[in-house]
Amino acid sequence: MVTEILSSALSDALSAVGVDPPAEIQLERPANREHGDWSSNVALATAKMAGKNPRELGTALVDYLDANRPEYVSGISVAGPGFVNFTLDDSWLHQVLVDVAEQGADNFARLDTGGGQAINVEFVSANPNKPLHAGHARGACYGDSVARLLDRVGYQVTREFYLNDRGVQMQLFAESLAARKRGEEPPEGGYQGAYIIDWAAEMPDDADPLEWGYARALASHRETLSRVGIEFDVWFSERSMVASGVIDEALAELAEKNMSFVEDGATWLRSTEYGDDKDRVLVKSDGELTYLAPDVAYHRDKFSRAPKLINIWGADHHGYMVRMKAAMQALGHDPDGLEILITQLVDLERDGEAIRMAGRAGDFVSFDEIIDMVGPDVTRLMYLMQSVDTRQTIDLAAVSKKAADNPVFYVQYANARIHSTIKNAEEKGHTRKPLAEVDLSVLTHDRELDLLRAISTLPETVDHAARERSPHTIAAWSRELAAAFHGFYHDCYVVGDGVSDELTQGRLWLLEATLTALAVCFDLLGVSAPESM
RNA sequence: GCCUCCGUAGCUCAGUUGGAUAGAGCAGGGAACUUCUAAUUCCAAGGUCGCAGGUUCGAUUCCUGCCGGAGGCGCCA
Repeated sequence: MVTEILSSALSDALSAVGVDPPAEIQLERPANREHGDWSSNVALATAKMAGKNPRELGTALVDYLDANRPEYVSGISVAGPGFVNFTLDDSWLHQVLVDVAEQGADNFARLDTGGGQAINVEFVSANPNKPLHAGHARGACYGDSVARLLDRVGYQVTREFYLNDRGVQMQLFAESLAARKRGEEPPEGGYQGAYIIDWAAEMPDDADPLEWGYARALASHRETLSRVGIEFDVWFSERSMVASGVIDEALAELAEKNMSFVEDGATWLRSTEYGDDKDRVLVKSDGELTYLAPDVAYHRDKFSRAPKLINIWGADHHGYMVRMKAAMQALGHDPDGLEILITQLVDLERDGEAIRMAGRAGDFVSFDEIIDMVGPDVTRLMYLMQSVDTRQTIDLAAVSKKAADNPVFYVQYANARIHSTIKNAEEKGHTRKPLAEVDLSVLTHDRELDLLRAISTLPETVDHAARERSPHTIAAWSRELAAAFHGFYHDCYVVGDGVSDELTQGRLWLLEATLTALAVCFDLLGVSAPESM
């Protein structure tokens, strides 16, 4: 990697001018291309400690590096307050193409920052008594892409869905189903949604409404998620913890560690010990568990299976972060081992008009309806285009239009164009030769170099996206790559008048590398790579 | 009152451990198809990065305080 060559050269240069090199030398890509291909701020960062003027230190480094040119470097200069700027020969980009071609989609931009550590990503975890709705969709698409990113950077990822399959809400669900089956209205506080009527009609007469309904809801969840390419490794049942006794174990452990106490007939978690503003009830005075007790037992169980847990919660649950972390600390776990990621709400609109998500009970837009409307790829991409830290507004009418103002098609269109170009080349007798027989130095057009430059940034982009848990970075990057490709496509014919065989070969390999980079993005985002549109 | 997130171009949003002249898409203005998909490309225009301090060689980025918006604060789940 060229960055390794440059940082090692800078390190040598620092030593040569009598400055201790820092442990890590920062290299960045200047925003302005006139500042070169790579830039380092080491002179600014170390000058103070070394008691030198940053600009003079930078100049000394440049003098040394000029006399000891690192590979690929064609120019070195000091700029501004003391930046050291490197200009590279185009051959470094040709080498990028070779690397990408050799690594392929499986290995290009695959990192090992995770080092094989097990990580558990729990998301969606919707109650198994209603179909998934639009509000679950953001967390579902986000969680799955975060899992894909973590997998790509070397973690051993488990995708997990927690099932709240016991308690009052399941009882009410069963009673609502049974009532609809008899042609009656659901009971007070029951489920009013139209789906209850549909499901009741499907339910056999002799079925146990709770068990049948539970299975029905679970099947619905699996099917919906599967439509957008989301599969879970573990479906963890809350009920199973009652049967196995782990809830009692967790409660006993808290009591033993004096992290719980009994007052007013209820059992309380001492969450204030770890920053909560009040203690929280685990067992109510009537002996029933609150939601918290099974949740604590559940996270305790997850920690026994993986050292690192990620939970993806909707914004309406952020208030529970503190108490859950408190409970894990009370049990002796590292609070940083549990990472809770919050997704902000999504507003749906149609032609600028708001679609109410929480009107009367059961009145909602289902996840399935969205997939029906815009298809699985657009569904995933529209949720992943934007940071989950911001409240998102999605206009279903605008997003379902297959028109120029829909950014979702832009990237897939690049993929389709590449395939059609390759097909056209083959029809005209140009098949790609082995890379070793192709002279990549013919790739000198600005569009070609820009495209390669874009491709070269994918590994660092994946690294950043994985660290920040931000798949939207990948979505944004894929758009930039597509833009670089469309520019190339516009100005550079792969086959045609005035294009030599050598140039056709080089460009065919450039297309291949672009496809590889796109494939990595599509995989991380969980969308398909269409060969024609 | 406390907690979380947000405030960047007319609109929707990016902005990588703090870095040089803050970027894209859309909308609006002007161009480009005898050859691989015009779902494209190119040019111009568009900014008090909510406000005020602080830290720093350097702040959209970090810290504090305000202002504005959204959501959450149960012996409900």
